[in-house]
Amino acid sequence: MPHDHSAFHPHDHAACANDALALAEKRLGAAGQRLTPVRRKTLQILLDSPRALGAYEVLERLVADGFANQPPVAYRALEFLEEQGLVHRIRRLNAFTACMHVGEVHAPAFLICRECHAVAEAPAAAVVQALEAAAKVLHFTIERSTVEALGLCPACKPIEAGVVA
Amino acid sequence: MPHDHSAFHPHDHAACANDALALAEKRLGAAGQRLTPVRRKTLQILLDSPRALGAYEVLERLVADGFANQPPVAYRALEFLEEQGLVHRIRRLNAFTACMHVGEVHAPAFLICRECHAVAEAPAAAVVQALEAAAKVLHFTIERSTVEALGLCPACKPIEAGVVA
DNA sequence: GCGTAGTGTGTTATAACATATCATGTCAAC
DNA sequence: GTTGACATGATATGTTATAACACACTACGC
Repeated sequence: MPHDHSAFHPHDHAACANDALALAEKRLGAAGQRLTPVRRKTLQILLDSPRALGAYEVLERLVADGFANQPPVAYRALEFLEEQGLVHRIRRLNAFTACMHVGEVHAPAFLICRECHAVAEAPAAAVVQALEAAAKVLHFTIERSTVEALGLCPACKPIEAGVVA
Repeated sequence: MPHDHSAFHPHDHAACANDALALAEKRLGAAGQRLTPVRRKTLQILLDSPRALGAYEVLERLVADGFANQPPVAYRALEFLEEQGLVHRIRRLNAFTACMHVGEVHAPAFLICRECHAVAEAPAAAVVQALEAAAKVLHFTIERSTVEALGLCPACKPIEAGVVA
């Protein structure tokens, strides 16, 4: 199981990226899906990044690794990984980030720091539950939900407060 | 006060668009802001639309009214109206919709029908509260939040179920 | 009146994000 | 070894968003 790593707590990134890749491979195999080179590299790129990356940023890095310099290459891989629950899309940023809780119950909320652009995945079961209650009143059936918050992460709060700035 | 109109309940649209415009004007005046012709027309366009509109759709309609056919014209008006709390941006759709609860406590969740594209604004105080609790655990300070759900509205459920289709 | 500061709009250009479509390759099942 | 499914390469284009600068209007002090 992935440890307790929100993006706001430093940890051994390299090690957990490795873990995550191995886990991804295992899960995809079980689901009869393939972690092809582009997909693998795409996931690795996102795992290696502390912040969410735009599709074109991902593409740049794929190109550096010898893949074709065409938007569909990145978008296809990202879409696939998102479908498999290995990657999340952050709509507020038009960007993508690797999932930090693969396999766990999945109703994440994203906390986006407006200063350092770090993105953390917060457990949000309660949030989704509240949302479903609100939807029920209007007889609306939720299929997918997006919960994102913009603000300040613990690391950037002191800076903002003038300790540094 | 605006009545109880979710987008999922029919109501006298023309009348409430008028109310909303008047209210907007009043509130902007009080805040020392101006509802210029472009802004006014932009708000009207959104109020007149049953569904969220993309910036370029808004622009089209502005052009039909004699305004310049340049993206910034629409984006500036939309941005202004959003800042003033008169318009909401739906990130999932890259689109905008007029606020149906001007002046009320504001922590809306949006329910987006994937069939008819109607967008309803649901009261979401509980949702935001849950989200804030989750953020607190990670020592993250929320400044703005986005809560959107995709699914089926009451009107489209029967269709989906095969009653019509 | 005149300058000037602030705000809003017009205009040009381009950046950034995303997808449709068709061709080509690759691999496994039969 | 051919077929079919899936993956990728390649070209083109569509869609959304913003930067940057110029011009106009208004309010206000002098």
